[in-house]
Amino acid sequence: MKFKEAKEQFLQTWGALGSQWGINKTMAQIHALLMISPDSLSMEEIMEELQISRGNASMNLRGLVDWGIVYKEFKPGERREFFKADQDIDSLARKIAIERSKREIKPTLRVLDDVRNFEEDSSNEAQKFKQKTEELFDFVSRADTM
Amino acid sequence: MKFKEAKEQFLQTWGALGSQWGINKTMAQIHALLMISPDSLSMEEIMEELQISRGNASMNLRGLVDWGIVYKEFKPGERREFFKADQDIDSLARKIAIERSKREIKPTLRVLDDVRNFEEDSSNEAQKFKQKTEELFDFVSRADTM
DNA sequence: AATAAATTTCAATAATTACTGAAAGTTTAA
DNA sequence: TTAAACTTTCAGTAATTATTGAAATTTATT
Repeated sequence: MKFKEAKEQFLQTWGALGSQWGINKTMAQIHALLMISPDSLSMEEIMEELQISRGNASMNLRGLVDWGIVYKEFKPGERREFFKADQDIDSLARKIAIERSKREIKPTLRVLDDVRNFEEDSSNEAQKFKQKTEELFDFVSRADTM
Repeated sequence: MKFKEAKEQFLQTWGALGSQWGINKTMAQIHALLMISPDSLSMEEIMEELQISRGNASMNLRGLVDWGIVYKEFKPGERREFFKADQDIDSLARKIAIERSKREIKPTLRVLDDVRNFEEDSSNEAQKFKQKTEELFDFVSRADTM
């Protein structure tokens, strides 16, 4: 396999994996592209490489910067912005975990905590509900702190 | 909060969480419903409770059975099938992890292993690509065995 | 302050994904 | 073997999510 081909397949696969994990394809691909690029890239270069529109590139780059896993870089004498990805994969994973926790797990925990304290009700169904939501709360808490 | 209300919100929230993790909303809701039900439920009951069509119920139940986290149950003297969810949350988590590994991580690893062995090429870009895909391969492998 | 370069926004549209409902298929029982 | 009870399938449709592209905005330069 030639380099260009390998790179193509890598970007493709990484994008698909992203979709399955709730990250949109383009965002995953941009991130992948930045990871394997020796130099930071301009928006123009990213658009060109992934064949996407300016608006798409702009929005997804913003998303990545919000996640804190891609940085803007300013080059002296250059007007436009360049982007580079966090290079350390472990730190990347840590950031993603923390951010997902903040955005998804924490709110879910709040709801679980909320619903498990519903007005007592002696029905079998309500008992079971209480038990399960409590188990889930504990499980999700544990998983979250990991 | 009343029980009915709490239950409603729980099903809603769990469904939303599912979407963010690549599981479709209905599938997550059916699973949640079965988890908190003291008795196994018929398709009819599930349709009624979640207000979904027969086809939708059928397909998503099949999905859950394929994932190995919901079982069909046959009751003596009953013609229709009943469904019940795996009750142990830790075992549930384990099964999901194993299944996702099989379906998503393993294929990705195969691709990563594939692309990192592209025909050597001395360019800076190719060198970096090789390095990163190797790091990723190692990282994903480690994450997978966890 | 006018122009140029780059970026962002967002309404319109495209692409993807999920859902419905009715027809076809299966199973059980009489 | 017929029929009733139930389940599955799948074409059509609806809902959601992603993408485009051009106008508006911002930022830098002369």
